[in-house]
Amino acid sequence: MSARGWRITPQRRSVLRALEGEQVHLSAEQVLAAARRVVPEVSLATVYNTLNELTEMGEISEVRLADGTTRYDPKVGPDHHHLVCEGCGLIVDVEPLGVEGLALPVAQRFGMTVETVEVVFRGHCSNCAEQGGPS
Amino acid sequence: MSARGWRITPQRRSVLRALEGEQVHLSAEQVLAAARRVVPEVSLATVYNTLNELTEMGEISEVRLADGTTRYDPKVGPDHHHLVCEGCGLIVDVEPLGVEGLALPVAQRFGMTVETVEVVFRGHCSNCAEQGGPS
DNA sequence: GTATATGCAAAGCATTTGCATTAAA
DNA sequence: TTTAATGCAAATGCTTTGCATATAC
Repeated sequence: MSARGWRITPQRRSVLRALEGEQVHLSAEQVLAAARRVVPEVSLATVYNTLNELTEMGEISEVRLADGTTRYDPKVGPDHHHLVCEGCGLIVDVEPLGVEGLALPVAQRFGMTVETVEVVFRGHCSNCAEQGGPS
Repeated sequence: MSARGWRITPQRRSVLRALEGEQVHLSAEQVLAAARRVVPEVSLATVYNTLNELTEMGEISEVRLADGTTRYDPKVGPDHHHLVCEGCGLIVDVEPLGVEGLALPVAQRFGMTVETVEVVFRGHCSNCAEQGGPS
């Protein structure tokens, strides 16, 4: 990350800090809010730019929600898994059991290579479960 | 689907036909193109409206891609799984082995309910694997 | 000192919506 | 005939970009 040519600026540091150690994954707006608590003059454009750069550098990963928005995940390993609230879009990292047992038979691969596996559990958080219920 | 109050129009029929039996999942533009082969005057707005209605009716489901666009899947069961090409966004339905063995320990649920499980395999189709390679 | 990052505002896209018109039932 | 669906074009919301200024190295 501290590769030659990548300047470390207060803005970028604040974006990095906003993600660091987050179990819950943030939206760009949430990252902006968190970053501004430390560096008030950060702009949304810089947040997006930085987030994209970090993604390309492999430091974080993007998760698209059903509503078309994006969450940013301070990920590490290549295969990691999520629990998503259908109500509010909350995302948390989880480690399910039985992932090693997953396999995709060659006959099901349509000539494609398979590089990663991801498991997504969907449900509702305690907040969203109470209200709406099964809409 | 032929529920009272839902009018069957040529436009809607053409959208339905565009999805039917597709192993590969289409984008809204692709659905529009396919629908227009049958009913040339279909509009993009109607395609989107119909696609959303079908989704609400549970006839199809939406899949969001990493580039923020959506694909429409003439799905059936609640838990179904995908193989996605990172290069071109191609999506196909698959039936992996070992899905029944997946479990999310209560300690990992953060108080959330778990309603569905989805497995996503990512890789590259033969087309995208040749060129670019590991970019 | 120089190349790169920033912030702003404008531009881009995919998707949605308002409304007058058309058509299914 | 009546109510709902259509198409158009304008609006929306998230994300990206162009450019002049500021700044890390």
